[in-house]
Amino acid sequence: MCAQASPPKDRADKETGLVPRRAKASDTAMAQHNPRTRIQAKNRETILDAALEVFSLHGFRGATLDMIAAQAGLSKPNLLYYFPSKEAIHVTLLSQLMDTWLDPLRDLDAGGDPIAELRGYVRRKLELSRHYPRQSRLFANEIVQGAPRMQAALASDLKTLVDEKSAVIRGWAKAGRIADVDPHHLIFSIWALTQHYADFDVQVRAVLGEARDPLAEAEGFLDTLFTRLLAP
Amino acid sequence: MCAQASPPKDRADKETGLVPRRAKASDTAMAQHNPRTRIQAKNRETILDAALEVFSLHGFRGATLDMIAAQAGLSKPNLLYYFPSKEAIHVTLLSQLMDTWLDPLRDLDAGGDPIAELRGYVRRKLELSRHYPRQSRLFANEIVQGAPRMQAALASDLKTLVDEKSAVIRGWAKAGRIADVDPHHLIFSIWALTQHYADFDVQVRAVLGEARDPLAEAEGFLDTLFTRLLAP
DNA sequence: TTGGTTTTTGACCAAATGGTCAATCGGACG
DNA sequence: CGTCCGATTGACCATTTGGTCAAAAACCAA
Repeated sequence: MCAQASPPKDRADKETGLVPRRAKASDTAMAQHNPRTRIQAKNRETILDAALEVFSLHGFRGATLDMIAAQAGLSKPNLLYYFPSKEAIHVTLLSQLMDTWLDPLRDLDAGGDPIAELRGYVRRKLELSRHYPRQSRLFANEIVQGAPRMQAALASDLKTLVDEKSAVIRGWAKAGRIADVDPHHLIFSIWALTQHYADFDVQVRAVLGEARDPLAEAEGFLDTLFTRLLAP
Repeated sequence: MCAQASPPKDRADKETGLVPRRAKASDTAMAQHNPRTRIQAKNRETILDAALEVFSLHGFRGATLDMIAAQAGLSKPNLLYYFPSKEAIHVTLLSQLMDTWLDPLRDLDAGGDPIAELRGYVRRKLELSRHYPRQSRLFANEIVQGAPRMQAALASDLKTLVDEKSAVIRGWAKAGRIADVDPHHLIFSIWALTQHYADFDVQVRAVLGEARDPLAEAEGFLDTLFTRLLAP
């Protein structure tokens, strides 16, 4: 089962690597990542924003080029003038995502106060859920469906960073500066709890009802949770 | 924007209610929920299992009737003999889901020991993630994309149950038997943390590496987390 | 066996969809 | 003003896909 996922049958050149692509000299004018003209920069951004809206709402298969074109206020052929395919747009979004999304974890400072550092990480991560819910949902869509276009990035870049920061956290625990919890699962719990408020927004709002502000309440709740969990 | 989401334009009869449908006398033989013959029961179950596999892996739009048919070992027209449409299969799965998924919460006993009850709830919820990851992902897919076919159920059935159990938890907190945390967000945190191990399985495994057993480790970690959070 | 009912399927259809292309438009520069 | 190159698009195409239907096959009771 799980046979043909995508129509293009024999293109071995599709960029799925999620690694910063080296600009091939053979690239046509627009496919560059560093747009030449001002209008290119503007339209590429317009398209990516529209695509983010549509992909995050409908998933990769659920999104159509027509939807994205309409959202962007451009014609469908014009989209394909700026990006070689639907998949290329998706991949571009995903690679941008990883960077933004992991920045807060990169900021975790081994030299800082452990509890403060981790509470700060939670707060910054929740900030991302508040301000960039579409990115969070795009990512969630991708992962829930088995990360067909991100697996490599997960197992390399992400794992490397997480392992590195886990070592820091383990050091803090060993030194008795925070409670002795598994660092990896601590990080998972931060991801799960913060992203839940973006990804499951409709459920959270449905359950809480109209009058409440989920994200504002979450900040206090999560601060309490991690403070208690991490107290030595 | 966000124009046409689904092709069928003018069918006002599509069942989206997620409520146990009353058997209309006008139903043709197979559309019943209580299958007549043994072969009907078997094939309906085969189809639903295949559909669960495919929907959970690709989302509603990403799944095709051909994939489901292949997975089920039946022909596509034969699928549509047992279910009136792709959407009907999906809705059937979603409504089955809600029941299974909420059972552990229903079991939360106001008369039991608060800490034990909540730890038990966490454990049972994690068990579901372990044994029914496909259902969890099906649900996640639906919610992440705005719950187009479940919103009603969320705002009625789910909210009612959660509000009821929140009152129980609030009572425990008021009585000083557990720490004073917001009951709704406590429940959200249990959902987020347990379902994370099913929905984001590929990410968790990519980060942890081959040798570790995420679910087994999660049990201990979550038990610690909630024990510390809830200690009065 | 026979006759009726339930199941199964090959062939087909209309709509949707990703993508192409030749032709046109537009503006910047000489 | 004219030219040239980047930007835009209407028309079009092949494939996929949800769904239909009439006919065949399998089943079953009498």
